Amino acid sequence: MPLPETEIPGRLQAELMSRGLRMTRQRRTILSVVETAKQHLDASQLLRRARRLDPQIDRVTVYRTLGLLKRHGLIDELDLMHMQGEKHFYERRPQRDHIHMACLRCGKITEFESDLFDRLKGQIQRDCRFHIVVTRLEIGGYCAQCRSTDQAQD
Amino acid sequence: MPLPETEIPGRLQAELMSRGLRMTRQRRTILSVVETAKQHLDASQLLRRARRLDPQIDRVTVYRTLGLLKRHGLIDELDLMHMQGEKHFYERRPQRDHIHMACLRCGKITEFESDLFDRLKGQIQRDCRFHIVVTRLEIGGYCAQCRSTDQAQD
DNA sequence: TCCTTATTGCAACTGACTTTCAAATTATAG
DNA sequence: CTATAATTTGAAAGTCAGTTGCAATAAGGA
Repeated sequence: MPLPETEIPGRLQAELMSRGLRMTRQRRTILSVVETAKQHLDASQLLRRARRLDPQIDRVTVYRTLGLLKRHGLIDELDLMHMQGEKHFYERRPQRDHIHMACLRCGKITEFESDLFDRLKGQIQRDCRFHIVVTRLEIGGYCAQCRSTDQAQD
Repeated sequence: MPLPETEIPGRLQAELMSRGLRMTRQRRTILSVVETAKQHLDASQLLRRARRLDPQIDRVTVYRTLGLLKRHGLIDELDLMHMQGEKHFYERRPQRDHIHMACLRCGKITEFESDLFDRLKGQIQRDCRFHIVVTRLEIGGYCAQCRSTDQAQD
């Protein structure tokens, strides 16, 4: 009879376990934060949320877990045009790549999928004989809302 | 009768002067390094080269000049997939945007222009009503050469 | 040339991330 | 249910890239 689990194992956890990695209490906590995040979080935000679930977690463990997920291609690292310092943001790798648009005025991040983007990647793989592992398309500019409420923009 | 100039004023210098910025010896030196660079240079490489022309230049001045050029849209800042730490690389803004491909094995950076990329940007401006100021498309993967000489790749 | 303002250089600082290493924990073998 | 071997963790110190404060200096117009 199965014991009640403190955490419902998510896809990230299942992925890591299937690759033979040890599942510690800290890892489970950090993975659950990454899984349930509704926006792009940076390392310190992830740490704060993980600590709400397990106050003992250290930030090195967060960095190490993020590195692990990155190496296994399970999360993507974003710069979001470095609008708030040099920190990085993370999101679970989606099935289909998308573009991140960052509004230089209000800071809003918009995601956009496009067939043209998929075709562009195909062209690169073919024409350059380049095997794509990870892509990052970030665009800085002014969103529709800021364009209509502000005159002074580039 | 014009005095002999130590530096032939380049396009970056002309641009900054036309915008009413003061042209100092240090700026002229840094601009000339940026203008004549044949590869993507980071701040410390730029400093080293600038110091060969003027040993007194401080690294803060390099950072401030890069910030100035960035704000004026005269150079683009690249991450090149953060393959060598978190530093940034710089290049003069080209007339036509291009893609940077970074080989995760040999580190080679390849540039690629594409009509599909131009069309993708047009689509974003139209469909998202987003006014594009700067784009950064970086791709990590394996170049043609590394694909044929190495079996162990992602 | 003088004068105002922008720019520089130094030193100290910051923030994000990494390394080191002993102690704790995990998965596995018995 | 141990014992064991290997992985993972946390705490502290360190690194690296870039920034800030401020007094001294230099640019460019009057």
